[in-house]
Amino acid sequence: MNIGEAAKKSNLPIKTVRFYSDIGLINPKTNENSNYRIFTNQDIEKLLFVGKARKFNFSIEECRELLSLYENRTRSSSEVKKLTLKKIDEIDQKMSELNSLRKELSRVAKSCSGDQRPECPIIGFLANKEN
Amino acid sequence: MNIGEAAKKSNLPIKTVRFYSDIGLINPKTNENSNYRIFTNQDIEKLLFVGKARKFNFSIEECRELLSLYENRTRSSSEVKKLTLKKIDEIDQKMSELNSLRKELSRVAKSCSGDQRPECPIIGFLANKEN
DNA sequence: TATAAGGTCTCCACAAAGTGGAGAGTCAAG
DNA sequence: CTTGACTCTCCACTTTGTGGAGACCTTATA
Repeated sequence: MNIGEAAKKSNLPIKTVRFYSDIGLINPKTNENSNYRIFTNQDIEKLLFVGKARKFNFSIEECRELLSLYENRTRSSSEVKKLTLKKIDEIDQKMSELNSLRKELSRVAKSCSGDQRPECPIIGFLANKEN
Repeated sequence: MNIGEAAKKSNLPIKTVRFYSDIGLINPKTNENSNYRIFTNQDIEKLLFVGKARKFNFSIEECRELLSLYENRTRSSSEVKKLTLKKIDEIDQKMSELNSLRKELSRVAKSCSGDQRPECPIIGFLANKEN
């Protein structure tokens, strides 16, 4: 099938499918006459796989890795699990960063009256070299 | 002072200081002879301000806005508060996304034995079109 | 058969927020 | 006068696509 249909079936924008093909995440054949990419059902499966992995915060390079694990019928499940646990770790890290950020921001926001006067503790906080 | 000293005093890499100067976040004078940037203590204060705001997840454009509020002695504190609350909202959004991501990932990770066998529910999950 | 519409191609530019390097100019010390 | 440290500008690269231009292909209709 052509790229339009492939995009539809994989729920991805055409541009994205083309991009994934450019970077070799998938390797559709090429019609030598028209130079059109030709996608198989397997390609669609891979696109769906990548689309989902991307939604779950796996980077393109991780998708590439997962994809090769996906295709490798002899790989051990521990390899996949390792990647997943790493991802969970990253999420935890990010969340704790965001948490302390949020705490600090809401602390200064609370101390700011938010009225017409120019005094603003938030600005004071941001301007403070310490901490 | 020159850019090296400015970078040291503001705890920013030289390249970053130059970048901030390029995009007009700060506007150091220029020595007409040497073409070197000349930084004042005020510039350092702004750099520290921006450095901190960036750490707190404000984008460059938001920093630009905050900076103009910072310099404007007649602005109302409500403008600053508004930006800050918006930022808190964004953080909340991001956190809830990460939360559901984490839940799902740890669910599939838990169901994976992570041993030498090739069967892997994580791969199965990612390959599943539904959900 | 000619042409119009729609699909696809490649290539270029842009997004954010810098980072790294090349090659050239400047400054202070020995 | 030369060496070394500093700074300058300009370009490329990162990540994950998105948007557009101009050209080419395919299919349907007149």
